[in-house]
Amino acid sequence: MDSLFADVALGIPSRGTFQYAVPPAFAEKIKPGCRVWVNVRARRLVGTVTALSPEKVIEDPKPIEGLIDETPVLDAPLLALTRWMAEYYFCSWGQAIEAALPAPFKKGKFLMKSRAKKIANGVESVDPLNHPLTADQENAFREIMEKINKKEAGFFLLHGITGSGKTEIYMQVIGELLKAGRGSIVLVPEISLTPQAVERFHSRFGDGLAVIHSRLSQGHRVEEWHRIKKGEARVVVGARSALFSPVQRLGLIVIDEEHDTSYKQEETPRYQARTVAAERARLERAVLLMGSATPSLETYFASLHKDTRRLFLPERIQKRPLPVVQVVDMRREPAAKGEKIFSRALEEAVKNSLKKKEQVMLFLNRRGFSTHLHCASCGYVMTCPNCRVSLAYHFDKGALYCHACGYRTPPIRLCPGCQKNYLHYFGAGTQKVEEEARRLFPEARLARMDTDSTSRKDAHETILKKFKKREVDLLIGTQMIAKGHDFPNVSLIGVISADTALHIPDFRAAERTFNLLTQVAGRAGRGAIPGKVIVQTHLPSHYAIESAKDHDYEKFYSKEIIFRKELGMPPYSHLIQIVMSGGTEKEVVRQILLFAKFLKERLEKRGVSLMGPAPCVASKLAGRFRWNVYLKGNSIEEMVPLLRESLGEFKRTQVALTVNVDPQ
DNA sequence: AGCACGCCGACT
DNA sequence: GTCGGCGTGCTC
Repeated sequence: MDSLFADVALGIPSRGTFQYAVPPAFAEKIKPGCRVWVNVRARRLVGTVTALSPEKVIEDPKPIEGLIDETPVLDAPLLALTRWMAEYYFCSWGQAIEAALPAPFKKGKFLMKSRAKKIANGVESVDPLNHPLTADQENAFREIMEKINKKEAGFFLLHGITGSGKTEIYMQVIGELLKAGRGSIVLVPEISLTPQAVERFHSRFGDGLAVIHSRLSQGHRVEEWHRIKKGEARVVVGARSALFSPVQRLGLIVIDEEHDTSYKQEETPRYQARTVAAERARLERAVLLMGSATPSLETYFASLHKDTRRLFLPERIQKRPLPVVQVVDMRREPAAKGEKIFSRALEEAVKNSLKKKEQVMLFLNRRGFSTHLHCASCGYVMTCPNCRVSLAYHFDKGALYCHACGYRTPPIRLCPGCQKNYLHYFGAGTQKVEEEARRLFPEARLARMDTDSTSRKDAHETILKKFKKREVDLLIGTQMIAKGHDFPNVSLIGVISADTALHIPDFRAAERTFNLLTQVAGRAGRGAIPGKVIVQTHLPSHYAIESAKDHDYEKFYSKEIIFRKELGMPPYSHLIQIVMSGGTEKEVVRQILLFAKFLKERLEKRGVSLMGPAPCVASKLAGRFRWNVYLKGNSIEEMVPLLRESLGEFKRTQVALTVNVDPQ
């Protein structure tokens, strides 16, 4: 009998596949995409067959110990997609595969039996009601369908403010695809995957819908996976990882709120669902439809200069008015002993709402790394002369650092902007805001929600339910209270300080601030009561704040893109962040300096520039010191092979190294 | 990742 | 003497 060998991808960081011998007993059934048991050193691991060949490439391959699946768990496009991910995101193929399958699959559970496929052709929308579209919706719908009917890959940005009817377009396109026996995937940010949101899809698609959310047990996850694989469910709604659902005859991938940061996975493989979805769409000739009121700079840029088509929904359904945003200049508030938390305008407005028995939400950013120096008189903040990023003060070193390029400077005391005040730290935590609110509004029933105080998800749900039932008048929290829920009795939303978001030490700080304010404003005026938003800031004329106030995305984009261009930052470039961490800072610094020098010599002549080294934003985490260096280049595909080569030659000891492609 | 191998300090 | 500490390297 002819011998057969299998390339097997393993979920270990080591690159490349491993060749094993296929025992004759498995030769008939084994296929690429099937999982197998193999021995690796002294352990037994689950691997995935990526290819079969009659040729032996190593001396003495070990045999495959067991065949787990008789039918592949990954079809050809998903195998190709995970291989692409491994290349792009600098991980092993096996790690990419593990990210694409439900967790129990990597423990060798759940045998895929080859059962007679039930072709579920008759799956159609269960909701026979007519959902008329506005003229703008109709145009967008028609353009998307045109692309879908051509059966080629297509990329769309559906740009429309909250309440402009994006979801209805998604659903009608999905409905059309169902009629043709084709499937769809809808990605939403985890936090927006609320029962109401799911119900909207369920009432439309019934049992043809699979929902994948984080609260789902592993068993249910696998069950949903099988329903999708068998074609019983052709519409999938879920968070980031639902992107890898084994939908057959995939026609559409929707990424709702495409600018949302939760689409980037922060563990290996550190993929961005938007980027991977585009690749899947290419591989399966599907349409990628990204929806947002505040598109990421990358996506909007692509719609202006690349292959993404922008479809615009300029107005709200039923012409509901946009909430009025009032910006309060905190520099004009009378001086307080400590930090001034409530401006006179906000205090007044809260009292007014409470008097009318209407509800109030107060937002504040987590204090986090708010270690910038700030002037309370004129709003001046110390920023990096090279990167425009806020400098962060490191207490232990007595110096300010730029986390991007490593620029270091001693702190200045007297404000260079107004010469009359002193620079100090700013950033009130939720607790302090709560205390002050209790003092100012003693009658109000008040609840606070933040990650520290309410770590359990149930606690969050309970608070939100109480708020919805109007058992709470005033809700204080971070942006986690902003998404997904409708609170029709809320008449006032206060943003305690837009500045904390504006001064996070990150080049996307302005973009984050604009998104946050726009999203928060979108919460107001959802019911019959006209909504009002009050934003407190020391920099009222900053373009991120002005544009959010005017609900003007184009204005924001046109300003922000100039800075990105000047500094050569995304979308004009791609970044790769390299983090080194270790138990002693001296050693980490010594080695990252060596590595940066090594990289510089080899990469700069090949069009890749370096930023740093610099301490990471989280410069000490779990007892380990962390420093990072950034590579900046035209494309990831060009940079990755160069980095791989350099990493292979650079010998490091006592420090761990991680690579983050397209960091967020 | 995780496990074996290897090369330096305090123990019966 | 050698038990075991972690640091380094490799896995078909």
